[in-house]
Amino acid sequence: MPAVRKKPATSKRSTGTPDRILDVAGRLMQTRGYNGFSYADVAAEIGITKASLHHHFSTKAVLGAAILERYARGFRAALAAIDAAGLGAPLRLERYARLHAKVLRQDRLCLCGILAAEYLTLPAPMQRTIRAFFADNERWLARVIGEGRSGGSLHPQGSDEQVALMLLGGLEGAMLVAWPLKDMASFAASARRLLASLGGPANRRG
Amino acid sequence: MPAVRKKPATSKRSTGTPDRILDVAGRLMQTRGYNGFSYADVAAEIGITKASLHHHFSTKAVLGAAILERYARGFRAALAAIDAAGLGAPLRLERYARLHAKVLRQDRLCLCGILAAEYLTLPAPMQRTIRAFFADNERWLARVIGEGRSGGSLHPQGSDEQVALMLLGGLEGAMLVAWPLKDMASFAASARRLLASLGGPANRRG
DNA sequence: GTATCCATACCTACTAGTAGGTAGATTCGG
DNA sequence: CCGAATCTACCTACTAGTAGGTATGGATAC
Repeated sequence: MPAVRKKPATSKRSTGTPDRILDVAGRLMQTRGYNGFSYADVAAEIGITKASLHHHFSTKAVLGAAILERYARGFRAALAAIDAAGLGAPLRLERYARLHAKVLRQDRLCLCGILAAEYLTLPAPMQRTIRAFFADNERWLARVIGEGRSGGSLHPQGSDEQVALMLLGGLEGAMLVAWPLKDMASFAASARRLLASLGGPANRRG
Repeated sequence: MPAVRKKPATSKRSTGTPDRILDVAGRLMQTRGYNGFSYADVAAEIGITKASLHHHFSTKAVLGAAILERYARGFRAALAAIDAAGLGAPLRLERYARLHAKVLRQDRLCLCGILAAEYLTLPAPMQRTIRAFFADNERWLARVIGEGRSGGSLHPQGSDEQVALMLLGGLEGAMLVAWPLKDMASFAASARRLLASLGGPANRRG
């Protein structure tokens, strides 16, 4: 049961612990996957014991779900922020691609991408969140593509949904292929090619 | 006398064991990842003990490397077969995409795709093989794209290497996104969109 | 004010189970 | 007989998770 955090001043070392756990374990999940880190890893890095970790997150499944939901929430917020900026469709898609680029630049993979690879081994709640993340992204992309198409700023082939799927998969895959070599340039090039294939105004060559 | 490998003359039940191990463990690696299966899993499914497994593949790293190398070898052979068919660039790329579709239709992920997600946790030899697999695919794709471009059957934007990278990442990512829902149709649609973006003869937009 | 009470956060020390891996005996085909 | 293939029986290290205790910092009762 979540207490109403009203501890502003004194003990700063204890109040921040759940967030520190989410940060550290989240980074490990984005670099090594759910099956690639242990409670012992997290505890050692933070400087508490495994038992204390269990005090804040009763099981690994609970911790994993918390990290994943926080990530998905942050991504949805980023999409809302893009929408709120009042840009045209091509620029919104470019910002979308930049969201992924930012993750890779931090030496991380998209959390939902790396977890999709481990999908069959994950607890059911995490599986559901991953599917919802992809579905949300597809919907958002399809909407932006549709707006660009009807507004004349994009001229893609295929349905909005098909193009959205290609874009989502294309960016996730570009991260995955760039990951072993930490090759930011290859990701950026792929992202640019994908966006250019939508027939936006800045990319009509010849 | 070829001391390298003895021939499967008669007793098929014992000589077949290493291959059965590679088949079973390979399927597990393509569905659950390297960290998602154990020697116990493989032994139980085959019906031998863990100790017998170690007799054939001394360590899990050795087994993993053997599976990965066999997979990469098979993929290279498939690329050679595509080349040997004497097709034009667009049809060769379509066959390439179908290689990936076939894997997904077997309810598996591209081995190198799933392992790329686990990259940081893998033994160094496997890491090297994964990088080589991607590099091989990029080279092959870039060559085919270059041939299509100079032959006039493809009109892609961007350099051959950039387009190759987009295609490779796009297909790997399309598999990854389709994986949780086992959604063959979404993979097929993404693959078609990706190929269409190369400006092949059947896809020239006005 | 101070004594009690309670919740939070942390600890030490443990459990059962599983991971990969090994030693040595046995089985069995050629 | 030889040797590959397999077994039983084990090991050590590590996994997630638990039991039970300690220190601290408010609240509240007297």
